[in-house]
Amino acid sequence: MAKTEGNINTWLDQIHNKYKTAVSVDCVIFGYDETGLKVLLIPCDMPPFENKLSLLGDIVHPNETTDQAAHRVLYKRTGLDDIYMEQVQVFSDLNRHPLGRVITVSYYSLIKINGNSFMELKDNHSLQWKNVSEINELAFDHKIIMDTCLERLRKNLREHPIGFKLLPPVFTLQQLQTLYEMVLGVELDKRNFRRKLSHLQILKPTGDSQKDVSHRPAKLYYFDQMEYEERNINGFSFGL
Amino acid sequence: MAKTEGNINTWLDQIHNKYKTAVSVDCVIFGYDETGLKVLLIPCDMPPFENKLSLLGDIVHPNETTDQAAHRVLYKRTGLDDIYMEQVQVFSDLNRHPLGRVITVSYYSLIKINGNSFMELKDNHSLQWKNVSEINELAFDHKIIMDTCLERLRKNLREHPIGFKLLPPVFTLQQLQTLYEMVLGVELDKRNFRRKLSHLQILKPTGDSQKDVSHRPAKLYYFDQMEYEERNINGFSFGL
DNA sequence: TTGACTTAGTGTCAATTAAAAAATAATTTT
DNA sequence: AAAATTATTTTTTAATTGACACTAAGTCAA
Repeated sequence: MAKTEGNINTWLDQIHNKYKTAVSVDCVIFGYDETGLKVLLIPCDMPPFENKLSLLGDIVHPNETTDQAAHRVLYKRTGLDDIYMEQVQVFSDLNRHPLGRVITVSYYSLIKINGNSFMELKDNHSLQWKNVSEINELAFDHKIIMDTCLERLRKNLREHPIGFKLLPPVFTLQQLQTLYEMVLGVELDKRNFRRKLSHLQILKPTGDSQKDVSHRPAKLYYFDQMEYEERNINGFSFGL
Repeated sequence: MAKTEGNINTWLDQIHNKYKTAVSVDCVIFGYDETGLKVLLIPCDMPPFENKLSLLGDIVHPNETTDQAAHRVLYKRTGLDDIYMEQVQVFSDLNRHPLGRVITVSYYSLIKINGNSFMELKDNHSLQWKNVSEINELAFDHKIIMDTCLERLRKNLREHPIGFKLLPPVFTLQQLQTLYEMVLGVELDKRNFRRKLSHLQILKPTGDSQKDVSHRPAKLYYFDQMEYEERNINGFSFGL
């Protein structure tokens, strides 16, 4: 890919020698269950953060984009691909990494905790889900990265139909509302929430209902991605 | 800043040698006048882009963050600091740079074309403002970078009071409306535009009016940043 | 099987906000 | 002083949002 004339390679070598910089990705992997929003973390083994947890990340390889690196990290740890992922922000403070200059690109992704068996399948004994509200500190600047990604997630949740990516393929309206309330930290009016959703026309009933609940079962819905894209909706708002 | 134990430096050296990657910043510097939205460009002297224009950018130095690098680039070229700037996105395609692996962090910034004499002050004979609508191709992947930044600018223009940063400190309501119409590519109703703005209460009249116009002079306003922040408005919307 | 319990699901009205549209006032030029 | 140009204000109407309470459906246990 690079021109291989001597003086040009020299220029690039000069850059590399003079501006020694490593580039990494860090993934804020959000999951959700009825107890709240969670992030997938791993114990850090690098001094001085031996007792801290850290986000999942890695150095960006020479033959991949940062997006590919982020997907690689996610796949290696969870066995999941085809996952929603969004680049958020670069963090490049000079002292953010104890070993030297490491510039990191942060991503967040949304995965369904229930219905995925990756916790068993992969070499993941050290991975753990931690409730967002219980995370007070992390290794490196990962707490700041997580908070930044959480803010971005909240903003996107208000404007785009991504909440479904944290739920099973089929869900009840109550589950969806609870997700919004938990992630955004607000209370929503049940009737207004349903009116807004039915007006958007992006949810389709499956025809089935909940089973094995000791009360009136709720109808099940799924998100119709195709119809959403056809109708060319440029985002929406859940109005706080 | 880095721990200086031998084996640790070895690790970092390995990274540097194995994953040789340069990091740069590219700035999409937006300016505005009555003919439309413009971007500040410079001729590219690197093969195979000798006849193309490119964005302003540079390698990130070892002793600065990417934000600082972007501000440095802007200051060096225009003599301006204290400029609104926003990080947008990382571009890391493998073939984006002909000399090898260069990952770039893109920024956009908003400056006032009129009332700044930087074009005279600095070594800027080769810099040129180019109308956004007339830019069909640029060196490297800079066209894609510009388009991405333009989309981000438009989104922010709808949600935050940043339009003023493209206008002189004092301006008429008509000027402001025209700016919105030109940047967003929409027509706005004059009466509704004014009502919306007056309801936001972020513009203050200077008491003065236009001079040297051959018709009724319009009143001049300025944006009251202090009051905006005090009133703690979390963005607004110009509703398309 | 009936009654108590639990969660699902539904509609109206008031208030606010957004949209559309027309007339008047200020200033310069002729 | 009359005409032309542009600035500014107000009213009416439609759409959206927010507040609010009861009935329906199904389970479980007596």
